[in-house]
Amino acid sequence: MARHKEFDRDKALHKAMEVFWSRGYEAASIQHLVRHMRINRQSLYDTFGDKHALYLQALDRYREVEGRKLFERLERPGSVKKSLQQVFESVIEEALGDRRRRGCFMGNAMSELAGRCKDTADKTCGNMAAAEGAFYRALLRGKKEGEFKGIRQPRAVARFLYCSLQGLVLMGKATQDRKTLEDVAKVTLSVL
Amino acid sequence: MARHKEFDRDKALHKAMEVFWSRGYEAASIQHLVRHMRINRQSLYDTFGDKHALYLQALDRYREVEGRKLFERLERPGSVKKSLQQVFESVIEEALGDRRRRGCFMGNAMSELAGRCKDTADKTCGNMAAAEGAFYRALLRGKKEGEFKGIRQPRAVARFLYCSLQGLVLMGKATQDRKTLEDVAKVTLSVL
DNA sequence: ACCTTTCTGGAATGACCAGTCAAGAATGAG
DNA sequence: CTCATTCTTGACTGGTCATTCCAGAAAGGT
Repeated sequence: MARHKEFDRDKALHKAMEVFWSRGYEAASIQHLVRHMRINRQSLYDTFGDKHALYLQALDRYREVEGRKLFERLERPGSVKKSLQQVFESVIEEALGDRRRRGCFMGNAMSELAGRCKDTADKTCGNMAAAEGAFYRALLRGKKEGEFKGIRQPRAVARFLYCSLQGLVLMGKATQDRKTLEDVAKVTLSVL
Repeated sequence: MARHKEFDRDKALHKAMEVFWSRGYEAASIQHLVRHMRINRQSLYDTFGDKHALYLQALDRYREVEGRKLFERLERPGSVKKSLQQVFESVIEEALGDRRRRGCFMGNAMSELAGRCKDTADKTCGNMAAAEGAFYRALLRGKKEGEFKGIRQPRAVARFLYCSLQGLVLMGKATQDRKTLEDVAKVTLSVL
């Protein structure tokens, strides 16, 4: 055996995620990445492979981190409707508060790469299914607990919620008008 | 006076729009553009300015072409609900049919650039307002003609429809599952 | 014919791109 | 200590990037 790694692989990957998240794939250069990851260029290639491989790993990382947040919010005991409201509210606050307006890394990846990169399409699609699943389970719980008595097609509604959430994030990149975003959230949640 | 332009400025701009639409801003090089526009590199710079200026003009072009289509669909006499269904249906068909999966140029621009380019944010925001306006007028007409008696906040619903449409287009980049997209459209239109 | 303007093509700019290589410094097991 | 392994560093590939410059060809009005 010999010398071991001096940097924290996970932290470096997290930094890479931040770069890809805010700049996208094409506009993020290896220079940007090594500077922000605080590791050597060679270490980057040795540890993560090439730029594209690093991007895919960053997507995985994002899914772990942000996916967990969504799951926790939706699985928290109490009113499901209130949880959903919080999810949409927090997206609005993020959109209005983040000066860089990074949006959702998964949404960005879908928009920029999913159309011409199978790996990205698969990853974003998988993430979509996971989020949809979280919404679905929340809706079922809400139904069981008597919150959504009239809900007929929870699977379709879960898909709809994911769609609306992504649309909302996207709109938040262009407008900073709180009323516009809140209108969207209000009507979206009115289907419940 | 002297020699006049040999190429059609509008057609060249249209070609540029196609390139930016399918490749995005960063991934579209001047090489790609001149090849597809079938004009000389120098003519491109003389006529449209630099790459960024050309991109903004391409966005305007897109808004004219695709905006008109949306307006016509929504202003067509007859059931407004049916028109809205057609709008969402055509988005689904586009998503499933287009091998390049270009999505919506405005949505792509929001995702890629609006967060870090004021001009792009303004243009996409303006387009958003225009589409919202078209939905709004359609909803008012539907109300007047007795289709949506219960509709309370047409402005909010119009914004919501735009959001859901963009979300749907985005999802179409990642998944090719018709059922998923149709579920979204169905629930979206159920608010009417 | 002339002159002005525009188109065309190629070459050049300097900067940045992703990715590689080699050499030295650091480390740890034996 | 010895020595194999892995880290770090900086220079270096070959290519592409957006943009500019130049020179000559083409065209149209006078």
